[in-house]
Amino acid sequence: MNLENTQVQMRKGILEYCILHIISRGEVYASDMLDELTAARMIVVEGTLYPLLTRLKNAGLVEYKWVESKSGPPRKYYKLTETGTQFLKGLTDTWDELVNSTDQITQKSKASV
Amino acid sequence: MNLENTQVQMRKGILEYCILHIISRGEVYASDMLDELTAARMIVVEGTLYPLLTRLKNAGLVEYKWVESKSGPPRKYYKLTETGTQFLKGLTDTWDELVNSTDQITQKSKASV
DNA sequence: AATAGTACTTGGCCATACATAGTACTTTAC
DNA sequence: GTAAAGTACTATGTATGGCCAAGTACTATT
Repeated sequence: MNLENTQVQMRKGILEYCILHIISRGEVYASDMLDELTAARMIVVEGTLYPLLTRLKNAGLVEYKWVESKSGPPRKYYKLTETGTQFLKGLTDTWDELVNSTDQITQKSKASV
Repeated sequence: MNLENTQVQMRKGILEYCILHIISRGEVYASDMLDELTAARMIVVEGTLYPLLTRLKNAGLVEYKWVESKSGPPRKYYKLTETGTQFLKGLTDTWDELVNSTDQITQKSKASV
């Protein structure tokens, strides 16, 4: 059990939430998402993003269309489905509650210093 | 892939952070922790907490002493080790960064509405 | 035709949250 | 003194997602 490991565990589920949010703002393909995530200092590697997108697709939360590129192979442009939009709402609630609970627990500690 | 499942994933690693925080505030045993977590609306079951405490112990982040109880079997009272204190600091940074990054990503969406 | 760059795919590994069942000790009731 | 109930801790097995690493496929350049 090391710090790096726990950091990885902390990301679970949160990445999915962030990706759905990014897709909810308009049609994007994988490299766009990576750029946005990187800009927010949330580093994600391809081996994480692509399987995640496949899962979201298989779950019916997102759909994509192929768009040809001028510089390279065609790209998958993603957008949310209606199911995905509902799912994102549920996740938003969950995330907010989780942050609230964590704040409540950790601020007690700070207050006692 | 359903909402409940993703909610479970989101908790991963965060629970560890919360538990370490609770222990950092003074010596407690498992039921104390469950009470505090429940009060913060973070529901945890025994089957999650006890193995987690065992992992923390094996990793040298916490230590415990047996204390006899007036009503039931003896209890393990936990406290942080020096390693655990350092680890908690690292986790705190990680958590803060994760929340910041997530806020940055999700607020963009809200701002565009 | 060969090389480089971009985009997406796949298989395997690992750690955690959880469900479930079980062990061990103490007190109370008869 | 034995049975029952309550408290505290232990052990086993399952499922999932993040990540590594290697691979496929298409386009543009040389």
